[in-house]
Formats: sequence, structure tokens, C-alpha cells
Amino acid sequence: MGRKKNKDIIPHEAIRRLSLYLRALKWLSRKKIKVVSSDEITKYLNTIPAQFRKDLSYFGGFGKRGVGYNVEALIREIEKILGTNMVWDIALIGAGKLGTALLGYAGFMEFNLKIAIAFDNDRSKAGRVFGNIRIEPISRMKKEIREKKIKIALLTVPAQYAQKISEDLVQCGIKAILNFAPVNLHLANDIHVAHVDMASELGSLVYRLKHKSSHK
Amino acid sequence: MGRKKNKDIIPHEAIRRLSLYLRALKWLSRKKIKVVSSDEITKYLNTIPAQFRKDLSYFGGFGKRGVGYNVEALIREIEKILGTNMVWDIALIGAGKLGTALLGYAGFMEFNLKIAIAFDNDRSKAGRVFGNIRIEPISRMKKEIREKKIKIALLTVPAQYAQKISEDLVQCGIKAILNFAPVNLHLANDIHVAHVDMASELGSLVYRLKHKSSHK
DNA sequence: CATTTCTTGTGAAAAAAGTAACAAATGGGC
DNA sequence: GCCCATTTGTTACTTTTTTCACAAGAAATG
Ligand SMILES: NC(=O)c1ccc[n+]([C@@H]2O[C@H](COP(=O)([O-])OP(=O)(O)OC[C@H]3O[C@@H](n4cnc5c(N)ncnc54)[C@H](O)[C@@H]3O)[C@@H](O)[C@H]2O)c1
Ligand SMILES: NC(=O)c1ccc[n+]([C@@H]2O[C@H](COP(=O)([O-])OP(=O)(O)OC[C@H]3O[C@@H](n4cnc5c(N)ncnc54)[C@H](O)[C@@H]3O)[C@@H](O)[C@H]2O)c1
Repeated sequence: MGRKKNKDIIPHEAIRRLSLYLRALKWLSRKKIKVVSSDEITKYLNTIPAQFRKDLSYFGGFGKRGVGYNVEALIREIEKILGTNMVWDIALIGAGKLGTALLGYAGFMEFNLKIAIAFDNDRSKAGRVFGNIRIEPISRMKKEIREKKIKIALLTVPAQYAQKISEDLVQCGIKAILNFAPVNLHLANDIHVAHVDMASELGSLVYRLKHKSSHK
Repeated sequence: MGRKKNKDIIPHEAIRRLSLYLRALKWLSRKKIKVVSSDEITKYLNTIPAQFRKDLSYFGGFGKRGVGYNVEALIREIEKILGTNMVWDIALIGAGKLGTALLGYAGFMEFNLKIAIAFDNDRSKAGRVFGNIRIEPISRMKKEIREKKIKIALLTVPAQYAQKISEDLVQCGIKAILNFAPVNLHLANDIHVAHVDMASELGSLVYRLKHKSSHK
């Protein structure tokens, strides 16, 4: 029951939604709820029951007909699918305003992601501590990331340095980058890049606002 | 030349891409480039020429065949489409680690968006200044937002307060919210909500990393 | 154990988004 | 003014994603 099936290609958006399902499930778990139906859980999510079920069905059958989904079991299954059933160490580059805010953010642990090390090229910042992380001088970046075998980086440096630093990161073994700088990174295409772009997000909001179409 | 046409429905993603086009065009403008073809500009973007042209074609014909697009003129056109051809005042609620980082962020002005006022319920924060903005006590929020006719808010309060505060915001006239708290807001559906969710973004990155599929 | 009530998992249909291809402009050279 | 090299705008096509609808499985009831 519940073997992985690869006959269908998995929608990119379905993966992103898995994270949201996981968060909702953990919330239900904290509320001591043992079982949930696709109908109930999607009340808290921005989607419909059919999509929840379909998304899960790409990976197997995790529910019980007539009953619903076991919350704890589904949490474990989704963590296994996402790969967040183990702790991943992350590096942060650029301990400025945004970078230090992220260093103090507990929310990454929700997905078993832990900022393990942070770098900045401002010598006066080296040695300072934010949220248990001591800032290291940028000169040690390549060595440390390579040694610690870190694969994921948060990039919070000014836009003009982002491309160069991301190339350095790739050189020392980084495979995935969450980029906060407002530039497109051009990297080998086995490097996974996601872009958090608040300003352009606001841009679309203004459009929707102006055109008064109802949201979603 | 270039009349708006509404016969087609406009893909949601096309709007988001407009913001990216705008940013690229402004960069070209700073480099004193006067004219650009869809081929050239998409070298800097994560897309192909056909999509650039198609996206623009939803709103009109802004280029010149055999030549390309006038950079300055296209900037003005896109700003007009997005509605960022005028300054929009924004309110920020929750001047904590992330909120104060945003207060010091210059990147919103790229889209003519200006954080005009900020609120926090921690009395000890009221009066402190970040990036030219003085933090106001939360008790003045409704009055000030209503008086200043602010329509857009950045929500950076802890997750458990986000729903309640967003309802207050709607009450005093806010129409669009950029939500940073890891919860889904349930609001009337003429209220536009966008969600910046770094943790879940990282979740999908881990999946892609584990499954080694080439990015994009 | 037959019946009823739920709720999943999944093909099939529908909708949406993205890509390709090309006719129609444009401008420059000669 | 005519040809040639460009590059747009748009229609037609392809792929991807979402939604629907329902058969099949599971428990509860009497
Ligand atoms: N502040 C925000 O809220 C915000 C919001 C969205 C996006 N961003 C983006 O995030 C990035 C950082 O923004 P910020 O506001 O934190 O800026 P910041 O200037 O406060 O921080 C940048 C940090 O990067 C460091 N740095 C500069 N060059 C470096 C290098 N070569 N190697 C290592 N470290 C280097 C600086 O010393 C500084 O500490 C920018 O690209 C910005 O556009 C910021
Ligand atoms: N820090 C980050 O980098 C980060 C990253 C992603 C998401 N977030 C999310 O952003 C939100 C804020 O995170 P943070 O790290 O800045 O937390 P924080 O605790 O540093 O800041 C929260 C601020 O909100 C204020 N606040 C609390 N209740 C309030 C209320 N009812 N009205 C007005 N203000 C109120 C607090 O006084 C505090 O200043 C959280 O929901 C968090 O999950 C933060």
C-alpha cells in the first residue's frame, strides 16, 4: 500500500504545496488531532480537497477511505518525500539587516533546516553573534562550507555581489541557493535556485489592487 | 498604436513577470541602453523571447518590428500597467527582527512603494526610528491607516496574531497584504493577499536537491 | 452480513500556461 | 525605391496543471 509511482510527472507547484500541507499537519498535531480528511485540512489551506489528494497521490496512497489521513503518519511521509526527515545544515552569506533577521528566525527548524554558519566580508562583523550563530569572515567561506559539506545557502548580500558569490558557493559544493538579492543568478543548471523577491511580489499586489479582481 | 486588448485572460504569472521585466529594464536604463530586443533582455531573465513578447501583448504592442523596445518608453508603459507610476504608501505592522530589516530596505522604491508608517505593540519600541520611519504604538494603527488612506500593508507579526491583525487592517481600509507570517490568512476575497514563505521555499529546494532534477 | 455513510485515489475532462512558427512591419544599404 | 536582415505581435499548437466525478475501500449500525 502506497508505493511510489513515477508514471506521472510531478507538478512543480505540488512540491511547494507539500510544504504547506506539512505545516498544516504539524499544527493539527500540536492540537492533538489524530486524523484529518482532505475536506477538513483544506479549510486551513488555500486549496480544494481534490488537489490535496491528487498531490499526495503522486507519491502514494497515504489515507484510508471512509476515514481520512493519520496526521502523525502523514507528517512522516511528507517529510520523507521532501527530504526534511533529517536535519540539513545551511550557510548564510551576508549578515546585514536581512541576514541577521534570518539568523534569528526559528521557523526554518519547522522543516529541519538549521543555519549552521554565517559569513560576512565586513571585518567588524566577524565574531558577532546572532541567534547562536557567530559571523565568520568571508575568507573562510570556501574552506568551511567544503569541510562541513553544506549543500544549501541563503544569499543575503547586496545585488551587485550576488552573482560572484553564488559562483564561489557552487565551487565549494553548494547545490541549492535561496536568493534574496534582486538579481537573476546565472549558474549551471544542476544548481537549484529559488528567489525570494518581496519587491516584485508587492508589484503584482499593486496590479491586483488597481484592477480589483477578487483574490484567488 | 498599442491599444489594450482584453479578449484573452491574463495569466497570473505574467503579472509577476512584468515586475521582473521592469527591474531588468531599469537596469538597462541605468546602463544608458536605449533600445532592447526581446532576445537581448531575456538573456538577463529566466525566460524566453516568446514569453516576453506574449506577456506584453496582453496589454498592447509596445515594440517596433525590426528594432525592439524603447527602454524608457517600455518602463513607463509597464509602470502604468502595474500601477506603480505613482508612489504608494505602505504600512508595516510588527517592527521585530524582520520588520526592522524591511524598514531599512531601499528596494521597494524600485516599484514606487514607500513604507510610510510602522506599528508595534511593544511599548518600548514606540518612538524608535529605523530607516527614517518612527515606530508608532499599535493603538494608533486603525486611526492612522484610515486617515492616511493606506491600502497596502506588510505584515510581520508573530504567526498567532496575524489573522486577528489582518482583520483589523481590513476594517480600516487595507486592500492588499504582503504576509510574512507562516499562516494562511482568511479574509474577504476582495482583499488581495500574497505570502512570502521562506521556510516552505526552502522545503521545495531540499526536495529538488534530493531528487537532483536539473533546475527549471 | 447487508446496508448506509464516508472519504479516498484516480482516470478523464477542462482550463491554463507556455512554446513555436510565421506573416507583417521596420529600417538600412545600395 | 527595392531588397535584405531584423524583430515584433499573434495565431496555432503543445504541455502542464487543475478540477471533476465516481468506483472502490473502510467503518459503523442494526
Ligand atoms: N533588508 C531587507 O529587508 C531586504 C528585503 C528584500 C531583499 N533584500 C536584499 O537582501 C540583500 C541584503 O540586504 P540588506 O538590507 O540586509 O543589506 P545590508 O547592506 O544590510 O547587508 C548586506 C551584508 O552583506 C555584506 N556583504 C557585502 N558584500 C559582501 C561580500 N562580497 N561577501 C560577504 N558579505 C558581503 C555586508 O557587509 C552586509 O553585512 C540585498 O540584496 C537586498 O536587496 C533585503
Ligand atoms: N525573522 C525572520 O527572518 C523571519 C523570516 C520569515 C518569516 N518571519 C515571520 O515574520 C514574523 C515576524 O518575525 P520576527 O522574527 O521579526 O519576530 P519578532 O518577534 O522579532 O518580531 C515580531 C514583532 O511583532 C510585534 N508584535 C507582536 N504582537 C503584535 C501585535 N499584536 N501587534 C503589533 N505588533 C505585534 C512584536 O512586538 C515584535 O516587535 C513572524 O510571523 C515570523 O514567522 C520572520
